[in-house]
Amino acid sequence: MSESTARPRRRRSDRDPAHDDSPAPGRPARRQADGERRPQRARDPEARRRDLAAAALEVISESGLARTSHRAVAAKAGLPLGATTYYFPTLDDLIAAGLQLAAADLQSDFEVWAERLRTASDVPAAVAGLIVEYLTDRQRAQIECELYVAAARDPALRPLAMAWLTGMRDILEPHLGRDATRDVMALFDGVTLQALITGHDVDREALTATIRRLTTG
Amino acid sequence: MSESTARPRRRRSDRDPAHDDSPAPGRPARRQADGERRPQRARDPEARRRDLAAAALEVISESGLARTSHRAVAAKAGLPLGATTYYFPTLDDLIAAGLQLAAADLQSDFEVWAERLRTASDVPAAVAGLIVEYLTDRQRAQIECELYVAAARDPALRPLAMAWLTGMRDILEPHLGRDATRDVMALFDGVTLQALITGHDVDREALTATIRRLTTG
DNA sequence: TCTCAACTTGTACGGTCGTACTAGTACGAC
DNA sequence: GTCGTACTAGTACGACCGTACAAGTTGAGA
Repeated sequence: MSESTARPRRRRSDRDPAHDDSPAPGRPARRQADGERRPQRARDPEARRRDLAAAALEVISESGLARTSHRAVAAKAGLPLGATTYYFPTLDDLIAAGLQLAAADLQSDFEVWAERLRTASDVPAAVAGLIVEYLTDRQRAQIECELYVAAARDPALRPLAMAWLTGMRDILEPHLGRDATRDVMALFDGVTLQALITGHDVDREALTATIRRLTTG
Repeated sequence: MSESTARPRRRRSDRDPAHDDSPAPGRPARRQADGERRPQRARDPEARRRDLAAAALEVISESGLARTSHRAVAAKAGLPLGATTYYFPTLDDLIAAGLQLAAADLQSDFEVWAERLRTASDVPAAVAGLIVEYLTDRQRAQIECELYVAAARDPALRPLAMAWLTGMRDILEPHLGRDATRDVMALFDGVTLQALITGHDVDREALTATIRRLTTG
């Protein structure tokens, strides 16, 4: 991820071999005036990594990609600022971790969807149902859209956005065929976008009818 | 516009009656060390307002809403920073001005589109043609999408986004009817989004066929 | 028990930001 | 002319940012 969305951003210095253990000379970091240092938590690198990624995702969904910062994520996770840069050398890494988490969520959704379609007697109605359900979680839909738009500007985000798209395609194509899948996916994205802007719910029956039109060549 | 996209933002102080002419006490602004003050341009408030809005739009389309700042706009317009805040009290105002300009552009496009559809023998083909043409200017499409997503988060941007949508609807509805218009618009937005992500061009024939399916109930 | 690297925490630097403000200038009203 | 003010230009403040780093702590291995 070279520059995820839109933020002044400096690159980590070049020498950086992973985490640069060498003490290296520099100005001294003064101790707190006389305040107490918070007692140190038990070590648990895996959990911290997970917590930070989860907090990043929360911040992204609440405030948007562009407002996501180390400090916001650290605060959300209840961890010190330094923890974010220790585990995720750059902000882009942190954001990517959050988005990966979202992608994983979606992936598990996809499995449910695939199963639902396999057993559906009326495929267009089933697809419409999935879309309507998907749209009940606006914040998730918002993240997806934001990722899309950001990906259009930042090539580094494109693989992630494409994963979204191809995952969807792989589910629909066996049931709808290539062309209808393309059309239904575009419809899906458009409906999502409009639902986000207008705040209206989608009409399940109308959507079913539309999808049926697209799928019966 | 309360918080257009995603940026830490303070509000202009409350007293502010438009532009606050009272000199008001405060620290002195020191003169330049000994550098020369740039010769002052001729007065032309209208032109400056226009230039700033145009520069804002340029910055938005090049860098995205989130990276748009007073300084970037001022630099793009070749004007001092102070000019931006003189004419647009807050950054949100400046961004809004840029987007209004884009909206005006779109409006004039809409008129052309309406005319094209009035004289079209094959409406679905004509609509597909308009969409394909619209997508040749990726940067414009990008702005539209960015506005959409930002509007989903920021209510203040919603009217502008809605203007986009209703303008489109007013053009299509006389030819397609209410339901097909809804569907074609969703398809339009979805196709736009996907074109931006994938970078692929849309297939005009396929799009025509799809729209035809949506419009022949 | 001691060692030491991995980990935790707090702070610092240099930057950009929005916005407030001072100071200088052009130009219409008189 | 001269005056007043709308406009132009430049700078300052305080905030937040990404990132670098030092110092404290833990716990596994010798």
